Order: sequence, then structure tokens, then C-alpha cells
Amino acid sequence: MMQKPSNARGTRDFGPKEMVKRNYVFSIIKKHFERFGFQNIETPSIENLSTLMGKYGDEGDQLLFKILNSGDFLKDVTPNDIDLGFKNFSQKITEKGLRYDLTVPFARFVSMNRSELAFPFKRYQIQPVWRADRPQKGRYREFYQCDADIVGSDSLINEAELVSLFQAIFSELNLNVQLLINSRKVLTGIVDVLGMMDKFSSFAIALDKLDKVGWDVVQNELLAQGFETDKLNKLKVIIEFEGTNDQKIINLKSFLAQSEIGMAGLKEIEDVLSFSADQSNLIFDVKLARGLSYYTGLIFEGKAVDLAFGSIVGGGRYDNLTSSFGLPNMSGVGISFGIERIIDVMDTLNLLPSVNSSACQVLFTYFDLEGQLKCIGLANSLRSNGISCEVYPDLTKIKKSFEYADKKGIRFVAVIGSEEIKSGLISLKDMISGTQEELNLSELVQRLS
RNA sequence: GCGGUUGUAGCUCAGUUGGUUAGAGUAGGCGUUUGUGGUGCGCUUGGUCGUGGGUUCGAGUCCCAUCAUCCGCCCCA
Repeated sequence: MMQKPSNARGTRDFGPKEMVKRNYVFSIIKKHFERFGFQNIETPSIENLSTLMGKYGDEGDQLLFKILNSGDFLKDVTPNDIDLGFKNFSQKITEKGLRYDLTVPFARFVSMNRSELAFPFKRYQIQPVWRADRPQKGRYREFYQCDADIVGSDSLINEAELVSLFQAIFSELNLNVQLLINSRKVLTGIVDVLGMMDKFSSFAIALDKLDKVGWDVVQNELLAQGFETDKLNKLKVIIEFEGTNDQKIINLKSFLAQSEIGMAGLKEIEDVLSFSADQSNLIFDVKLARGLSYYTGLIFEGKAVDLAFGSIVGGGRYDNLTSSFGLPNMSGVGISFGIERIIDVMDTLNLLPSVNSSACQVLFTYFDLEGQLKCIGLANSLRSNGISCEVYPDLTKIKKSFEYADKKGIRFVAVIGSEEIKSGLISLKDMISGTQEELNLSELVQRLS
């Protein structure tokens, strides 16, 4: 009869305790987004599959949650469709899906609203996305993304603004972070100098996992791709060089001297760094590649310093975000805060507020119906004075209401019994100190404001 | 998509080479002379042992399948 309830795979509930923590992080990020001039938009959870498919590669398509057509979804299906396999079959029975990220819906939005938007358009978007991935630590099937993008401007000031935004947010969150910066152009320049321009993506993929697998594995992989040993040795020196950002740039300048694009990338990095007053947590890292292939210019990735947890922020410049929706030459730069991981990291480091901040200030309790009536009136008076309070709903032993206040973390309990009604005063108990005082209404308001 | 781990009370877990009515702590409920919570004490409600098969006189325990979980890989946030 009754089945044991459970969450759908890879999804979680957020109780009051979790929501206090989540809202804290969300509100700070949101505040800074707006402070930097980003405007909020939302797009539907459901998109046409034609919008979504083909934007994330074969593997991404595989991870899309598809929605079965309503009604008789089999009406156009023939036995032949089934024989042709599930890919062909699924096209006939599903035409909508849940959004996989916020970037593609944003590109659709920009393309559709191009005539109404003020360019450069700065938008932020904080919404859940869904992926039919296999759940793991820090990986869920439903999670929030938190994106800020500027489209329609090539200026490097945008990159610099995103760096400032990053610093402002984590400074307020009080989380110790680093921002790794590189440019796709520098990487392209390196491949150029190595004379392997056609192998750029395999190079980027190999380099990206250097921290994880070590140089030898990366080198072997590149050798197998046809890279030359002596050139790789030169590359190794560049990559393993430890020093200040300026020293790294000087170093690379000599390596990239013959590559126009490489030098352009270095200049970008120099410029963006020069915009930042505080460079203490900015690190130019040639090893940074980032998986997403649509980045074309500067790229960055944020990490927590006090805890190894993978990247918690990612972003970069991309050209042609909207070209697949019929709007070419729309360059943009964006940053995405991995809010689920930020919350996980901060929770482990105990940097998040506790549950009490969601409890109200006062609980009213009483002994009889007369007191109950009085409490409702008093509670509304307090509320109109901006004080949050609730009235214990059940007429039971008063002990119950004190236990309730204690468990919920309500600081004050106001007791209204026959004595209080006679005297016109309110007994207010402070649950932390255990002390109790008699106050009239205006004293009560003053006490709690 | 691949490899491994673990599923016993709401939660955290015991359960001895298969053997009677499956336990503890904690949480919940009630009480502790009733106008006062947190710590104490007493009593007490919770489990077809993830699900479905199989082996056996007998299965929480062994075997198979399945679902879920967590951890690696791929990929990603």
C-alpha cells in the first residue's frame, strides 16, 4: 500500500536549514551582479529540442532530459521507426526538453530579442538546469547555475569587470579564492609555434588534465599526436615555470615571438591584469585550457584556496554565441558561478549562517481562549511594527510551546495568561538568558526593534 | 556509458560459521505534583532486514537478478 518515499535520482530537497544557507549565497551573488549593472532575466525550464540539440556535442545530447509528447505520442510512430533504433524513435515521440545550461537559452533569447535589447547587453540569470548525468559527489541531476554575461562588446574592460565582480563576491562571502587566467589565443600561439595548428583541440584537452595526471602522461599523449620531442621539451620549461605574472609574461613573449595570435593573447592578459588594483589572487596560468570549445579569447577559472574541490567559477570570451540562431558576429564574455559547489565548500569550511536566521523573533503562547484572542491582536500589532512573530496554534500545556520555540530557535516567548490580561502587561521570556520581564505593548515593541 | 562500494527503526549503526518472538544509541510520544524550554530520570510508539526470485527443514546472514546509494573514470558545474 504505502511505498517508501524517495527523491528522484540525483535530486535533493532543501529544508529550512539548507535554504537559509543557500539564500545567503544567492543573495550576495545577486546583489553584486546588480551592482555591476547586470540585469536579471529568466527563460523557461522547457525548450524545444531543436534549440538544445547539437549545441553540446554528442555527449551533451545524450545527457538532455527529454519530455515525452503529450497525448497519443505513438500516433506517428511506425514499426519501421522502432527498427531504426532509439535515436530515430525518440525524435518521433519527444520534441521538448529541460534546459541543460543557461548559455544556450540566453543565446536564443538574445537572437530573438535583438531589436529590443540595449547593446552591450549585460544579463544575469540564476536558474536550475537539468542533466541526465550519473550523480556523484558535487554532481547532481538538478542544480543551479549562476551566470553573468556581456554580449555585443569586444572591449577588454568587460573581462576586467568580471574579474572585479569575482573579487567583490568572494570578498563578501569571505571565501579565500584564486582566479586562474589564460587566453585561448596564447594556447593557439603555442600550438602555432609548435607547428601543430590542426591539433589544437587535442592539445587543449591534454593540457587541461596536466594537474591531474602529470607531465609524462600529457607528453606521451602529445607525442602520439605527432608533436615533436624537442619542441615539447621547450614547452615543458615554459609550463613548469614558477614566478610572478609579469615574469611569466616575459618568458612567454620570447617563446611566442613569432606567433601573432600568441602575442595578441599575451597583450590581452597584460591589459586585463593592469586593470586590476588587487592582483594578489589573480594568477596567469598557461596550463588553463577549459573544456568548452566555444571559448575564443580570455578564459578564467576560480578555485577555493582552503579546500581542493575542483573549480567553483568558470568563464571566458566567446565569439559567435548566437550564430546558430541566425545572429552572427555577436561576441560576448561571461562568468558562471558554480553555486552548488560554492555552497558545499563554504558549508564544509563552516562559513554559512545557521538556521536561527529564518526563525521569527517572538512566539506568543497562552492558557485559554481569552488569552489566545489577546495574542492574535498583540501579534498583529508587533507585525505592523515590523517585528516577526507567530502565535502558537494549539491550546495545550504551555510547556509544548516553549519546546517549540526552543527547537525552532525563536529567541523570545511572550506569555499571556489571566495575570497578564488583568495587568495589561506581557511576560516576555528571553530563551537564551532565561530571564523574564513584564512589559507593556510599546515597551515590547521597543525591546524587540 | 564503464568499474567498484553499501542498502537492517525517522537518523547513525550492531546482528558471531545460516537456527526460536531482529537489537542499541539518537530522534519522536507520554510522564517526572500541572504558568515555562534546553542537561537528568522513568515508560513508550516505530522495522514483511531495498525489491523480486533461488538454495535450505530453516535466510537479515548464502546465490542470482533488479533498484537505489556513495566512490573512481568519461564528461562536467
